[in-house]
Amino acid sequence: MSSPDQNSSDSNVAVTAESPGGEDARSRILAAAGPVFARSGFDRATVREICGEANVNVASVGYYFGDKMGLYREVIRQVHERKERLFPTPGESKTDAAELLHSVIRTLLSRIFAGDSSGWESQLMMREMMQPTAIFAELVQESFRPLFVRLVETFRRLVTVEVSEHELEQFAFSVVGQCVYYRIGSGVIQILVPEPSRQKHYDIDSLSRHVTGIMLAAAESGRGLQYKHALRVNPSNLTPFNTLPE
Amino acid sequence: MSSPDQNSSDSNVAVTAESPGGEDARSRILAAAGPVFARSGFDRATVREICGEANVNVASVGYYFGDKMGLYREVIRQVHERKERLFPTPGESKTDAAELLHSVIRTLLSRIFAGDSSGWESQLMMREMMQPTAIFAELVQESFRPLFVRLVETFRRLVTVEVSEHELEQFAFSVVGQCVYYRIGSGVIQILVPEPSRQKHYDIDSLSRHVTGIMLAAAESGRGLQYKHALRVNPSNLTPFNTLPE
DNA sequence: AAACCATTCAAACGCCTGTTTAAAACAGAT
DNA sequence: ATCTGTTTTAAACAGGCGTTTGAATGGTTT
Repeated sequence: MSSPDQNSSDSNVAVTAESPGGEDARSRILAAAGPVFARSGFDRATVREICGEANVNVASVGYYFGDKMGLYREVIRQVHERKERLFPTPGESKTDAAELLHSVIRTLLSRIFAGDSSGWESQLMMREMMQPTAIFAELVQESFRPLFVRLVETFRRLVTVEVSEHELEQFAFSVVGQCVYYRIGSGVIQILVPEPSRQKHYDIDSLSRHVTGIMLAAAESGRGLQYKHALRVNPSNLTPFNTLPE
Repeated sequence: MSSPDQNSSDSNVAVTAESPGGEDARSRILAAAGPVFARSGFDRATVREICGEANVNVASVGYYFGDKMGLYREVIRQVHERKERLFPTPGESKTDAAELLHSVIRTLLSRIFAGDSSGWESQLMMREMMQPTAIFAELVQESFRPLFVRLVETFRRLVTVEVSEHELEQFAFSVVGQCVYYRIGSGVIQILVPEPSRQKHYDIDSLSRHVTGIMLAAAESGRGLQYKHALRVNPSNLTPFNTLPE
């Protein structure tokens, strides 16, 4: 018995009709694993539940992916691939910078919210963000950075007064933060704003226009960095977060 | 043997000097549990690790808190209490609405970043946000709502043109989102912006001025909601998030 | 038919978990 | 010293976990 253990799109394996659920065992495991990992997190998820949902024996995950972590890596890889294909990072071809900004924000929100109605795909990404596993750094470089630099470039074109690089980056983070929060904080929002209003005003279209409007106003006014005021600051608490908790 | 099981600030128990670490066993467990829960999450955290760090027997958590979840509830309760005491929600006494906004944002960022240098307290809150346990709803009502309504009220005073209620709420979420992201996404930021710049520009003071500036510009310009443009929208993806993943 | 190989399967292994138990240690009052 | 109630302890319990094993299956090739 030899384990394939690596992904191979086309091999010599005959694709015969499988018992229940169609597809081969490997694909069924992969499909079942995503939602489970997203719902329960890597630790709380059990290979028994995944295999049960995929109608395969528990030993199959060891056979096809080496171990539980191998399966997890493959799930993350596949999600990133699908997101990039469905919502590619907008090129800088657009002449109107404002329109480009809107397009980027819309792409970001789409990546965050689109997919299976349960939203397991971005739920998974958010988890990676908060509790980085070994593949986190790689994920950031390949998935987050391109959209981030596109945001920075867009703000460079938008801003009227002269600003330094770190200010442009903070503008970009302000965009990302707002968008991400509508997923992360969806539980909070559900409690804080009642149903009818939430149903009406919290779709991708409304939100992207809202965020775009805010950032355009900030960029054009040259504010966002110049707010200084006579303020009684809370002493201490000037510590930057140069160290990650873990 | 009767278990106390509930918190009682002053009881008949004599406070004698304890073996190692000072304080009584209950306090030592509580102190050790916070960082462990924050670092590992409720599930991954083990009572054996907590008790080991607190130098108490594993049975003690059952004795003092009923079970692991009882200990967790008490930890959360204590964190919320401490935050509210150290950084109380600003009253609306301030005459200048802009200054009030800055004050609220500063409070929010302080609550998020202050505390133990490891930042375990807000790490715990972020976890609760993403993976709500039974005490989540209670936490939102008592801890998040007051600051949220203060934000909405502030924007109501700030905004120049007439806006509807849901737009004010979205302004508030934009603030919260930006602030929260600097904690949630700190791992991403560490990778995307190199050390010297991060050390200089990502402290509470800089960030609060940055966020305040953006939101002031947006509120005063009346933008944030009026950005409409000839745009090729990505069809579909108009689904609001009326259902939480779990 | 026989040999080969990839795949599936039920069962077991070893480990770690939260929780419970009953006895021991302790402190203070009688 | 004795009793009383609280706290601490080591050990065990029952269950779930990821992973491994070795045999059974089934199709393909020799």
